[in-house]
Amino acid sequence: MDVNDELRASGKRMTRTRRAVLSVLERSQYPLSPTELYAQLKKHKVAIDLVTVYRNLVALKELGLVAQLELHQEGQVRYEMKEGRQHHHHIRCKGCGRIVDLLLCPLKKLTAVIEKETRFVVGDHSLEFSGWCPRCQ
Amino acid sequence: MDVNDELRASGKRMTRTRRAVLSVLERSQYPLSPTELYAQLKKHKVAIDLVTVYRNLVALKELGLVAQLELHQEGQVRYEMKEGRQHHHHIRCKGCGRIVDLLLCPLKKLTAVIEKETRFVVGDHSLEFSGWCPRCQ
DNA sequence: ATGGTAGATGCAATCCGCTTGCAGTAACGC
DNA sequence: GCGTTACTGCAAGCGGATTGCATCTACCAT
Repeated sequence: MDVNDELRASGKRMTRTRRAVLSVLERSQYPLSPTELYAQLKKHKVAIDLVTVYRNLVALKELGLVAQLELHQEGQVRYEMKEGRQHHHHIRCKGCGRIVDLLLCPLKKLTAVIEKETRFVVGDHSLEFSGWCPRCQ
Repeated sequence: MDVNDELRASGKRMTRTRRAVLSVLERSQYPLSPTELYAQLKKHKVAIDLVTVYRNLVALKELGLVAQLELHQEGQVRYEMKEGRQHHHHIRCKGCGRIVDLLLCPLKKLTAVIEKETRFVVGDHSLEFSGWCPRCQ
């Protein structure tokens, strides 16, 4: 089942703008904010409204095709492709804002401990580091 | 060195409103957003402007007396007293929004691994769980 | 291939958390 | 008490995100 089918299966459509949004996200090396995504689209001469970017991101998130993340102290959300990517976290440079993937997650075993301690049913977690990248040290 | 002295030591003053803000934060069982804090103050008949709440929180954060946190999907920040409290994280109920402390942190050893992998100098981290509390399950 | 319909889009307006400018107020060291 | 200067309140502003609505278009049924 490709992206097109996944869209249709939930009553959504593959549109010109949606294809463009997906394409930019797929090419990006790091998670993009809606505004950054919008700027990329403009650069590629895609005629699109910022509102449409927002609405497409919501739709793609609902579909589970993209992940939304909120990095500490940024005051904006970011999106990245989720398809075929393993669970991971991020580190963000306090100097230049650069965001790098961390292909590790130490939290799998912790869930049971937390569920026992709090009686919550644990769903998601969000983990993010910040620091200084090589260039900004 | 009490709070009053700490304020003075950095050229700040202990004012009527600042005392009230601290008092509400100290009494709270969970981290408060500026708006919630403002509502609490109103309830206690404290005459204060929301802007002053914001500014006091910034000042107290600069002083290291309170900690600012940004929980996933909330779109607002929260503050809690930092004085005398150990490093901890939070879990938030997706149903009712209740926030509970987690007195654990599995990340101390991870820092070295990340620094080696990314060549970043790791500073802070932010870790937060979400799930369903006993009442909302 | 084409027509109908419901999802998608663009534009403008709006919301909401938060910040800033400024004139008046009050904390606190002297 | 007095004076300095941090603090406060009010109004305005900012930026990210959302909503209302008329129009457009993807795409299924025919």
